[in-house]
Amino acid sequence: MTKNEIAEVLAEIATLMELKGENPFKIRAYSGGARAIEALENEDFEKLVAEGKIDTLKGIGEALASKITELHSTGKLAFFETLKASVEPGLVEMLGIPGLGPKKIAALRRELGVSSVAALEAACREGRVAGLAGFGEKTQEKIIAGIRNREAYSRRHLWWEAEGVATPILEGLRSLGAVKRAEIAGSLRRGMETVGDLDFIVAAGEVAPVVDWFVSNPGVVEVTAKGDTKASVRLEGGIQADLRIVPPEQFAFALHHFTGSKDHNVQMRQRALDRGLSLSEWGLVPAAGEGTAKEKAARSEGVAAPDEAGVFAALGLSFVPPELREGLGEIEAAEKGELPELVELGDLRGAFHNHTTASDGRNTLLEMATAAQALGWEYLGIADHSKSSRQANGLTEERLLKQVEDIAALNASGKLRTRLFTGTECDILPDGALDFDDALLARLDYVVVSVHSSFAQDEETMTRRIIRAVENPRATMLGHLTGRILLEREGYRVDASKVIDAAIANGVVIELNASPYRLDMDWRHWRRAAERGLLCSVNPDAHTTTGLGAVRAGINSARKGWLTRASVVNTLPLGQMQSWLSAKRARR
DNA sequence: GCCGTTTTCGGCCCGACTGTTTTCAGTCG
Repeated sequence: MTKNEIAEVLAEIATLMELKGENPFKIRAYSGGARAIEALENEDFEKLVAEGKIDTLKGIGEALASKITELHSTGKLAFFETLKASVEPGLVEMLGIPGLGPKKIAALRRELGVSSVAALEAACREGRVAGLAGFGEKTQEKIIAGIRNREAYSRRHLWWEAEGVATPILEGLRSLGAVKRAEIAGSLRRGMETVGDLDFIVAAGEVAPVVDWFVSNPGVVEVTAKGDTKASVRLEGGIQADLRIVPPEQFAFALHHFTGSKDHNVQMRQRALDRGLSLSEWGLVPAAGEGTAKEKAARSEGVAAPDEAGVFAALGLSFVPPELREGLGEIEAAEKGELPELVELGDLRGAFHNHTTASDGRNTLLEMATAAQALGWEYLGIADHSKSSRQANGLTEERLLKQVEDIAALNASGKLRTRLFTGTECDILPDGALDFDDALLARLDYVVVSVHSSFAQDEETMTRRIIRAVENPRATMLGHLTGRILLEREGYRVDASKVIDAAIANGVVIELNASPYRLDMDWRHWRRAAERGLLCSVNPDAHTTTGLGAVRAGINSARKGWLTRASVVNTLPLGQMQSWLSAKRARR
């Protein structure tokens, strides 16, 4: 069994144990173990297991180590099979209904014999749920609504779309007289590729007018909570938005807390406790003494922090950018002052992998070039599809040669300050050969190689296929490593770590496809890959002029992958970029 | 089940909101 499959089993064990009412800390140990191995690179995991050292990993002890080893070598785990057989699958499904947790589900099973979502819905409609101890009319109604809305509401949302919804709300909040500061927190602020809900943090003197504005916003379809410090609403499209209001002196703590991630917060709190302090959204206060953190903060017993940098500083840390707050070593790095200087949007000098009307783009060569110039880019690479991608109107040899001439003419015309590079997004054929011959590819400034067909190949075949393309001397960079479409389709099966090795060995760049629907190669691979010498190109895969702006999403992922300017080739100024491309061409 | 420059036992992050209660359990993030 692979690393990720094993992690899924551990996570499922945690869920099943939750439903059985096991010790919560034991449950946490399993889900923590799942996260611990998920965060490992494949080959590191394999190495640790092979050497019998998986228990040296923080969060993995004797018991988990033996279970992981058993799963890895046999693909089975008796403990898991027994556990799974003892819990009805319908109960697991019921966990997805808002307001239902393990205790309530256990009561429903025990008192009403309900063991599926369908049976639960029927019991609600017959009014049997409202009569149970600890349940009531409202709970019953909430369960019915939850079942009805499960599909639409459980869905995550693309970062890009969530940000589009959040920005006007944030601006609206900031325009209110009572609001002193307002920020968006949560996974959106961390730049995650998908976002579950929106978290707004507001510092305000007066609460009521802010809450009232928030819940009566035009996009609100349902108010799910409304209290003295928070409100929750459902917006059109199913996205949930939470508003938290805090006094100005607690703003930095609340912003940090609700930015997360959960893992990051747990580690920060532990670090605070090690120093005799307690960290929460209310402040950083002495762990000992009378009263709650809120009361201590109100008595000004805690540390004052005007901004998040102050929160980190109080714990002996340099400021950790939100994108890095995933509990993946950022706190240790911040302690040693070894956080990377992350690449920024403004560092980009241009981009490769862009389409025009020649293949499946919506804008012409000149329109794309003009748009790049408006962005202040020094260069723009054109990479239309190759002939095998008929569905995308891929270019034949003749049409590509014509485009090369057009680009040369446009560069020579003096109309543009932005330099155009000639390229192609050349299909990697099912056997790993490229879609154009050597002589043609040699005439281009660069070549992006991508998979667009035979997605169903098994992992070994696909990996061999992509590596063969990467080893082709004509390849400059590899397009979208897995071909995934976020929230729609899984990527094709490929061993990322082997492809990364091949790319490094052959001096081939891997793109970070910045399309908000792709963000591929995934940020989780980048840190280690870059440390080993892999270069990245943040490419918008633009099919329209506005599509060039997708690099903003790509930069989020690059930052989450700990990338610095030095690892991203398209931060090079034009002159150096030209030299770099020429040197690559000379070698191929 | 994990973990340990006070520890191999006794802890394990913290608080708000809702709905059901009449002081709090369960859920959520």
